[in-house]
Amino acid sequence: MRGVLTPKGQATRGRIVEGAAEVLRELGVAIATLDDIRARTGTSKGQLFHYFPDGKDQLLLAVAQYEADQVLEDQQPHLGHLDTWDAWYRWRDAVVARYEEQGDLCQLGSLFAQIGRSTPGARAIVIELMRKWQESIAAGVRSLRDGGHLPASVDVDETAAALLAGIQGGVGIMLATGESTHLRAALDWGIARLRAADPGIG
Amino acid sequence: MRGVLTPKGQATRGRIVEGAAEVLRELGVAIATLDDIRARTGTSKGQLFHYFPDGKDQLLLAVAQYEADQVLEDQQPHLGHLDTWDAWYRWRDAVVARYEEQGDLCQLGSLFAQIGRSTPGARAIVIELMRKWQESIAAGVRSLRDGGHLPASVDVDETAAALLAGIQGGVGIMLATGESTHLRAALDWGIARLRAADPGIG
DNA sequence: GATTTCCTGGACTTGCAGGTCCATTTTTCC
DNA sequence: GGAAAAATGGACCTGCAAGTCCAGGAAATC
Repeated sequence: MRGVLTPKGQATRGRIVEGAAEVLRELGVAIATLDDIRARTGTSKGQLFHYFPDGKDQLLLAVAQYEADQVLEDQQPHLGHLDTWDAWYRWRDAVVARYEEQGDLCQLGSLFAQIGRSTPGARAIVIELMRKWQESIAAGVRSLRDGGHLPASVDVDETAAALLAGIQGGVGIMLATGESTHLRAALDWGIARLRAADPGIG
Repeated sequence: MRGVLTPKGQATRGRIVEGAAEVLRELGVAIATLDDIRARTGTSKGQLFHYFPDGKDQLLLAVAQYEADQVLEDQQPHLGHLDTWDAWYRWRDAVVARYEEQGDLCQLGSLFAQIGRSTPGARAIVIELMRKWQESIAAGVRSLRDGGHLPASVDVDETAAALLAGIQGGVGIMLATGESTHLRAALDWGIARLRAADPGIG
């Protein structure tokens, strides 16, 4: 871990992170132990601490980063091309599908709750995720506006922030209740209200 | 605990719940121990298990219920009288103020993450909170509609669900980032977009 | 092919948080 | 005022999960 990783080392490290992500999703951060992760990934205590010398927190952080990247990836290519209303609906469907499939398994939320506000690393990961996510949505709003589908007066950043908050809340409520009603409502209502400002529509 | 609590017992039990809520807010559920709670509330291990025989989970559940009640209380009287646009803005201010004051201390979210989906009790508390909250918002939308401030075509439940999701997400993002931008955006944008449908306005 | 670095396995230690127990004190209620 | 029930204090136990350590097996590098 001090020098560079050999290909074999990289593979093992990757296996640990991915396996840990699975275990954490299934058991929850509060319950999952290093031994669960060790068992799932077919590794040993020695390896765990070889690749993550700072222990569990460091591993959780790596998993958090992995999951954060996944969140955005799973929304592509839709999130990157929000330039027509149809594209927005396709994106909406992708988001809903992704989280419905995931079920009530919270990765980032509870992961963050565990690593906590104490560590600056965890916070940085979430902030960065939110920033990228919102920027993509904002880009979508901007292209609608520039394409004449929205008036020039629309506040791009506020709109993107509000939509992102709706998604986050919808997911959160879904994790708690098991129902995706709110996630759907947030997206449908948000897009509908936005579209109501389209000068091209009556 | 088997029979009825004496006044003294009730007081102690209440002290434990409130003190536990404080400790959990300050330290986070993952870190706080029964001993922290014991120290803060000036009680003993014996008392903790006297009033909560099923141990930590039962105590956490009681705290969750306490916090859930608090959430709605702190929004009153505004949440109960959302019949004019001005009333909506006052409510918006109350919500933002409440959560800004609370800072990045998540009670319910991480509390729920700890007790987890395993226990049906925790889930029930959150579901009930969401139900009540949304019903209050829906009542507000309904009175706007009945007062002629919104067209009859407005979907009351979807609107309420979307607004609630926005708040939840805004709070969640605030807990992670420390910024209330998204909470404000969700409320401001939501109310503004709703108001844009007011036939009494241009 | 030798040496050095990396990788792997798993036995072991350790600290601590949840939980138990019971003796003592205080309240209740007749 | 005395017995029964409730409340309290704190010493003690126990299990477990994080973290340590080192010895032996693979890979790279020359």
